[in-house]
Amino acid sequence: MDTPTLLAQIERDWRAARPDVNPDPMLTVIAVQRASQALQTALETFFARHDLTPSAFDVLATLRRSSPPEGLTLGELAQCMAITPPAMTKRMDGLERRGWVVRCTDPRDRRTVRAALTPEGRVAVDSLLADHIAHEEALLRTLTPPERATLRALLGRLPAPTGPT
Amino acid sequence: MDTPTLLAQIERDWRAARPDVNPDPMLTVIAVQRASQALQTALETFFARHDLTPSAFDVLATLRRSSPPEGLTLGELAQCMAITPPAMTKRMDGLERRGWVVRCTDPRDRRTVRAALTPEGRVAVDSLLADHIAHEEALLRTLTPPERATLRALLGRLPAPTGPT
DNA sequence: AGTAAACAGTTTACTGGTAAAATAATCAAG
DNA sequence: CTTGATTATTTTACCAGTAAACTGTTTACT
Repeated sequence: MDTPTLLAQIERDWRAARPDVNPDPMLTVIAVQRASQALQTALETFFARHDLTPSAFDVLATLRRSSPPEGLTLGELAQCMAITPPAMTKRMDGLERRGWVVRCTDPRDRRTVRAALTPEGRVAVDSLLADHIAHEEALLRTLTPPERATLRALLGRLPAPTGPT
Repeated sequence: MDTPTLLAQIERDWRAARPDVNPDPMLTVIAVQRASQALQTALETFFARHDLTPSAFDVLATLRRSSPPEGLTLGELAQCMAITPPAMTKRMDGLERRGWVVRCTDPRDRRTVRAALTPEGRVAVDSLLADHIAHEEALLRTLTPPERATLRALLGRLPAPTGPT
């Protein structure tokens, strides 16, 4: 069901059942969550065609764009994509098995583990990147560039994810 | 980390690493996802104080506001909150164990199961509703009412979740 | 009527996340 | 040095979701 239609129905239902409450904040929260879920599903479908998940691509893309040639520590990666360290360990396990990423121990601090793209991993990101962006572009095609900027600005003023740190 | 700051950094990183790609769609998608995640986390924290989860409250609230006194079928509920039928079965199991909801078999079609709030369930929603709305209101306090309307309108033009139906 | 197809809900097996405890390495204070 | 606190990652146990298979019920076609 269409999100505006759903929101209108929820609003009507609340006004009938509890006219004393103001459903406005609920509607806004639901709108954000539904948009996010729809985007997530679309990304899953897209990446599944390339035998990947959005999470896995997220790791590869983060490593691809982050400048330091020595790689990022697992903690930095986890914080950057707002997941807990154990989840990062699992993501790395999968990516390492597929040969796209390697764990390197830092000789200066042997507690930390650095992740780096392998050449194959780099090729994998680079060959998907243009298609991925085109796909996201298609998902957003109903919004003009200034509308997207407005959307980002409004969303940016909502609370940010609180890192598990 | 602040979402606008994060987006700015991601944009800078991509422009340095792959100046040929336009990171704009990625930034917009990330903004939606981060806002949704932050809201979800805040709701989890809020409901945990009342020994509930957002999912459980979602079921209770949906039943509370939906007019038909005979209740909704599990399929309708699942579709309404965009989860699969097995997930709905599990949610119901927990809520039924806690006495907030009952399953009723429809005598006209014995395949369907209708869910209905118990009096205790109704009290639970009603006593939490005002606090919940106030909490969401606080989460959105940085946006004025017209800004919220703009946000909802823009999000409403993005793809809607594709039901598993 | 009788049988095949479709439907609603549940069971099972699996996935990807979290929280808490365990492991291993570094740092700071005597 | 050596001890105790802190940090980074992993291991373990668990939870909530999905997809696919299963059960029982209804519907539609001869």
